[in-house]
Amino acid sequence: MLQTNTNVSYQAPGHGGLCNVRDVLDRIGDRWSVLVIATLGDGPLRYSELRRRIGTVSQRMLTLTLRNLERDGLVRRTVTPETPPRVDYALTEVGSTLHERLAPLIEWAEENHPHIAASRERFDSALKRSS
Amino acid sequence: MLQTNTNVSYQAPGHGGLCNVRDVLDRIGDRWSVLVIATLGDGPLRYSELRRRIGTVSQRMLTLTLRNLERDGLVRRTVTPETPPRVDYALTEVGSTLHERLAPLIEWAEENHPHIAASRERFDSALKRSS
DNA sequence: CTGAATCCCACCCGATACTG
DNA sequence: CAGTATCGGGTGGGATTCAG
Repeated sequence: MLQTNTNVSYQAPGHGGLCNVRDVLDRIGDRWSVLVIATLGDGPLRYSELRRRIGTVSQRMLTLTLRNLERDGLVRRTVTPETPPRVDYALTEVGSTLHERLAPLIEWAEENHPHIAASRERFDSALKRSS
Repeated sequence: MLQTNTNVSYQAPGHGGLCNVRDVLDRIGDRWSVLVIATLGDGPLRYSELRRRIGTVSQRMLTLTLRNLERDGLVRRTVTPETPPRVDYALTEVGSTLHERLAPLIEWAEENHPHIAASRERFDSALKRSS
């Protein structure tokens, strides 16, 4: 087992590691944060372009997600006073380190999606037979 | 930029990569899946021990989370007919590859929690001043 | 010990309309 | 273009109860 020492602090009863992990995971565990960070991984983007790339996100949720990421110091918001207004978003240094950890996960998701879909089908049809 | 090629398929309009990524992230993006996978990373555990380690999870949610992970082929459920009954949970091979991608993320969460908490405080008190 | 079933509410998030 | 404000449905998930 290679991973034995990755989560030493989990057993700490009631305090420490696990709660903090939950704090952070709750933030990026919502519907859009991971996709925003992944999309900004290619470089800064303005609001409209970011929205276009993600495609299915609503105006409200994109704004909300960006605010929270900015609040946590993961994304930097830069306003350029023009008409029409221009706002660019970029990962901070800390945000970039998160993106580095996220990239393998996203890659994994793409690679293993077929396997997971197949497994779901097997499971569901096995359930059907036993009902 | 090192990560330029990690999300090549994102721009694919309406089909392909991004949707699949969302499929998978929706599964592990819930409140408990990541913590369950991380906890099982140390090795197989029976239901009660798993629950004790996570600590704050309700019976219902732990069972539900495990069912979904089993459905997706990430966790294997082994029943040993005894009295009282004994059920062990372990990562599958695929589940282990996910855990490998997850471990750096969790480590990141632990390391950066202080920074994030501080950033939140700064942001909130800056808001207060401007209100 | 492991788990299924039911109740129920907070909140997430989408749709829509309005503003500088 | 880049937001903010408001409303409302859907649902995630906790508490509780029952069962094998």
